[in-house]
Amino acid sequence: MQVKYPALLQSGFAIYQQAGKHGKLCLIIYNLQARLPMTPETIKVACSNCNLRELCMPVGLNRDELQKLDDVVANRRKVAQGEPLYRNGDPFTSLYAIRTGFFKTSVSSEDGREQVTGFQMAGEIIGLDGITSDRHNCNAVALEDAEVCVMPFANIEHLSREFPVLQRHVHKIMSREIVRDQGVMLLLGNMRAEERLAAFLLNLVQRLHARGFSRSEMVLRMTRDEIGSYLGMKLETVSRTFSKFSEENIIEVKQRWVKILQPEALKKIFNPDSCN
Amino acid sequence: MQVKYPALLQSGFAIYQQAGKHGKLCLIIYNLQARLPMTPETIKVACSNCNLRELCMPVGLNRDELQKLDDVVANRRKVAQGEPLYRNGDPFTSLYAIRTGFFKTSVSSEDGREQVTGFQMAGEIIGLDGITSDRHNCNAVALEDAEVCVMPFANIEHLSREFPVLQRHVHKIMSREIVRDQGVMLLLGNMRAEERLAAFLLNLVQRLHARGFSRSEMVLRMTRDEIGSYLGMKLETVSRTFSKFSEENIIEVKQRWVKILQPEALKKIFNPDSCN
DNA sequence: CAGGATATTTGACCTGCATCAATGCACCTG
DNA sequence: CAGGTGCATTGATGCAGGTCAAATATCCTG
Repeated sequence: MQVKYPALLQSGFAIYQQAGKHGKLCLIIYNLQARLPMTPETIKVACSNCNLRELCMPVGLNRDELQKLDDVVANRRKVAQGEPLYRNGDPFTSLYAIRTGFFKTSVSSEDGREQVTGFQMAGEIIGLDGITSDRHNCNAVALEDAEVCVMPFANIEHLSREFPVLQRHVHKIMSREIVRDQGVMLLLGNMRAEERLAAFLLNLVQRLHARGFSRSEMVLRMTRDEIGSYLGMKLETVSRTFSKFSEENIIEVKQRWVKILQPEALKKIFNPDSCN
Repeated sequence: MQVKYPALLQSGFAIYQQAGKHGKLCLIIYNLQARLPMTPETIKVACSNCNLRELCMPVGLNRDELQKLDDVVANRRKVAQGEPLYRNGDPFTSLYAIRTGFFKTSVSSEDGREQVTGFQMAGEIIGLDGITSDRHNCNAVALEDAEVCVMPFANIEHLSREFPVLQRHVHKIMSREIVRDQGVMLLLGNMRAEERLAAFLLNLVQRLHARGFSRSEMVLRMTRDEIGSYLGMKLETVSRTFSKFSEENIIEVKQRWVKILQPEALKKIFNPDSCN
């Protein structure tokens, strides 16, 4: 068996050349991470060969477990920019793991005021809000063209009865969301505009960095209005606060593009005690 | 078999007189709800004969399931007023079902600002914040003498692998907390002081009413400061807003005692469209 | 590439709530 | 029951951020 395209190895895949039936040569794509050859099925939709796996799935699974885990994902779904993945009131059937793209989730009061409850990126799980009432309790809208893995919740519950490690993982994801939401409550209830925006920028760039992007530069996927809605302030205040940070040489801003020049200064604004 | 104390029936229990061993007469306490006679064990700590069961446990279980469910509760724990049930950073081992009393949960920023994230009463489950990191991520403090059922999370996970209905229930409870938190985010991000307080009072009295208390009167268990921390406003503003509602004859207030005179007016403040 | 729609920035002004301060009320304890 | 302590109320004043408005910048589409 001969390895073709050695340069591909660092991506986690290898392509072997092998004699197939009838003496023909054929290529086998081999997933190094999962230690599995890839069949048409695993190529179609498979966690076992997904490079985001560490972000949305439990770690430390063996081959068999990994292969079974592929069953939680029913299929993939593309969502165009501006389109909802689900809306408040939609029947709940599945959780979604974001493969590519960027989402916002929001709730709104009866009289139409919108509160953005979060921004989600690749590897994050959305849809947890729907479990209580079998209907979604918020809206999830793609801020750029996106693709998600559809994970029917019935599958998740079924498999997590079989795999304690998956069960624990699901619980952790939900608990993490609760803790995150309570952090936002702290932000909204106690912090001033500058502190909120500093926290927001630090959080965003940290999550992007964990996905292999720069730790200082980013292109925001959301409008000033959406940032403001998330942080409980008006879009003008968001813009002014950006400008203020910029004047102080803490960041550089040009519309949606933001570069953090002094991360320490941002941390100090967010938490004055952190630098002692 | 002869029913003694018929007046007791409406409480959900019956006491029968029966001939026991050696010809002696003995009394059997019978739980009508669970359709189980009560053994010394079930009297000690048992969900099957707990009148809060509908609040914290799944409904529609049969006898056997109910009896097994009793195993999730390891023991009970009393918490005196002002004492923490757990603190931020404590190792996470268990969820707690509140039997009696009243709690607040809070997170705080490094520089000491506190955000109350919720108030919890009988039948509600606390501790979910600890699952992500195996350490608690907030503080839970009793606002009055309280008693909780300690449910080791290992027991819960073990049993919910066996009982899909329990598994689903746990998921729903966590999802409900996520949805609740997002509602608070809406409150904090978009509402004005009067709207926040109106929403707070309506929510509180509704939950108390679901537990058999008045739908219009209540005694607040928390200080103005704690209400303010929860609602993202200063205690003076809380007090002023109470006074304003009182002047408008929407409520009657005397310190911690509150009577809602015009629930419709409160609903209208909270949501101006709700009365059309 | 014109022209319109949408997003962002900036300025001027205003208001809801915070802040500071004093007083009042309820409850506890010696 | 006097005096202390913690909590609640109320008043006076200030300011962070909201509101309104106008100018730019960017993007989309025919």
